[in-house]
Amino acid sequence: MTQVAHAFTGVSPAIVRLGKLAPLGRAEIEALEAEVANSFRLPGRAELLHEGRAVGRARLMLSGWAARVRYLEDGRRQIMSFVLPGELIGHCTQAQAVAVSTVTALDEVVACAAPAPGSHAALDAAYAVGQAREEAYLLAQIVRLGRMNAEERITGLLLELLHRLDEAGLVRDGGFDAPLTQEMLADVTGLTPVHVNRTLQVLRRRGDIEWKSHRVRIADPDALAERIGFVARRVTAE
Amino acid sequence: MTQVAHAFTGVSPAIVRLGKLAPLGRAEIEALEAEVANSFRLPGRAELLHEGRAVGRARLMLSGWAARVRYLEDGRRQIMSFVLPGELIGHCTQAQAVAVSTVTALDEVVACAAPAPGSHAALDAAYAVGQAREEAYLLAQIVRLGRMNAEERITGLLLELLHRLDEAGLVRDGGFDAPLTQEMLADVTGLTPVHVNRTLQVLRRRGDIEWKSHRVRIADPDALAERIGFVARRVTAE
DNA sequence: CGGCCATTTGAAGGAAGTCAAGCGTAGTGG
DNA sequence: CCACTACGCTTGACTTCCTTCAAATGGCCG
Repeated sequence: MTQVAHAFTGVSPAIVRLGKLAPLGRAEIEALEAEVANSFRLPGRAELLHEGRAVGRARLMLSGWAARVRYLEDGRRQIMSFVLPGELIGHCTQAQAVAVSTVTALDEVVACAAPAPGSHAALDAAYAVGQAREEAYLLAQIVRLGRMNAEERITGLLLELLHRLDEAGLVRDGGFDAPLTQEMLADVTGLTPVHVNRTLQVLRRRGDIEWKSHRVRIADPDALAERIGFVARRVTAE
Repeated sequence: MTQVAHAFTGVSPAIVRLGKLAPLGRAEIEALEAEVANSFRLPGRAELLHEGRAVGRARLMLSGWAARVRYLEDGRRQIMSFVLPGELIGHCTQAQAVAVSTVTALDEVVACAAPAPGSHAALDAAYAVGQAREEAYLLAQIVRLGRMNAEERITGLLLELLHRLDEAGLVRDGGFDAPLTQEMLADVTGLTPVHVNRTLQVLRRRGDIEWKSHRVRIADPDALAERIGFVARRVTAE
C-alpha cells in the first residue's frame, strides 16, 4: 500500500456518488478530503478484505473496481457483487465484526479510510443509504441467478452497472469502462466463460451492446430495461 | 391483525435466538416481553412488508416463517431469503427507508414490534449482528444459485435452515418443521417444482434426508455439510 | 364422495456446460 | 526485429442438467 496524493479531480467521482445518497455539507466534504489525501493504491488481485478476518476500519473506494468473491473447494468461483467508486468496503455497525466475504481488487484500486461514523450526521445518512443499496444489489443478483436466463442476466447486470456508474459521473457517451474479462462476467452471472462469449455475440449482433477492449456501451438502455423488465430500486423516499 | 396474548413458552424461541446474537440483560428481556404482549397474528400469504412502500417500525418474528420474494413480469417468482423466528423484518438505520423487497408470510405468523434501537445497547448489538447474518445468508444464497447444482442447492439450504432453527431451539430429533411446499423450495432454489421433486427423491433414496408432511430430518448433518462443502459463517469474533 | 392441492411420473426438448482446439494481440527477451 | 509466451477471445462438436408439457396419483377436508 503506497501512499499517494491526488488532485481533487482524480477522486471526485467517488464523492459525487456518496453525495447523491445523502446531501453532504461543507464539513462532510472536508472530512472526506482529509481522508482522500491519505488514499492508497492497490494492484489488481490484491485483497481488500479477507473472509473470516476482523473487519478493520471501513474504506471508501475512490477509483477502480473490486469484487466480493467466494470459492468452492473444487475451484468454482462466484462473484457475489461488485464494489464501485463511491461505495464502501467493510462498513458495519457491529463491534467485533468479521468479514463475511473476501473483497478482491479487479484492477488497480485507489481507496481511503472512510470517515468514522458518528461524527457527521449527513455522512451517517449516506452510509445508511449506501448499505440499503448494497442489500438491494444483492437481492437483484439473487433474482438474476435464480430466475433469469443468460441474456437477461448479462443485460440486467450491465444496466445496473450503468446506473451505478452514472451516479458517480463515470458514464460517457452512454458507455463506461469496465475492467472485466469474459471470465469475470461468467463468475458473476453464474455461467461459463464459453456461454458468456456466445451470449455476448448474440447481444452484439442484435445491436443491444458494444463491448470492446474494456469499454461497454449500451445502445438503448431504456428500451433494453423495458425488454427484460429491469427496474432500478429506490431504497429511500425522496 | 388480531391482538392476541401469549404465554412465555409460546414465544420464547424467538427471544432465545435473539439472545444468542448478543447476550441480553434483564432490561432487554423486559423490553422484549412488553412488545411480545402486543404480538399479532397474520395468516399465510399475508404481506408483512411491501416493496417500494415506506418501512414502518421494525418487527420481530415470534413464530412461523416468512419469505422475501420478488416476481418478474411474466410470473416467474424468486424467494430471496427466509425470515425465521427470532429474526427481524424491516430493520434499517435509514430515516426515510423504503422496503427493497416484499415480505410474505408462508404460514401463520406471529410477530411483534421490535423494541426501538437506541434504548438498549445489548439489543442494538443483537440487531447489528442480526443484520450482518442476514447479509451472510444472502451471500450464501448467491453462491448456491450461481455455482451449485440442484442437489447442492437443496442440501445447502436445508443445512442452513437447520443451523438457524437450531439456534432458536426449534430442532427436535435432528429435524424441524418447515411450512414449505416443493413449489416454494423450487422458488428459493431457482429450480422448477418438477426438478425439485426428482432431486428430493434422490436425496431420500440415498438416505440423506427425510421429508414428510412438513417435517424435515437430515440424517447426518455433519457428513452432508462435509460432502457439499457447507460452512456456517461467523459474522462476529467470539 | 368429490374437489382441491401437492406430489409424482413419463417423455421429449432446450439451455447451458464440457472439452478441445484455433486465433489475436500484447508483452518479453534474445 | 522476430520468436516465444501468456492471456483472453472465439469456435465446433458433444454431453448433461434441468425444463416443459401433460397426465396420473395421493392425501386432506368439507
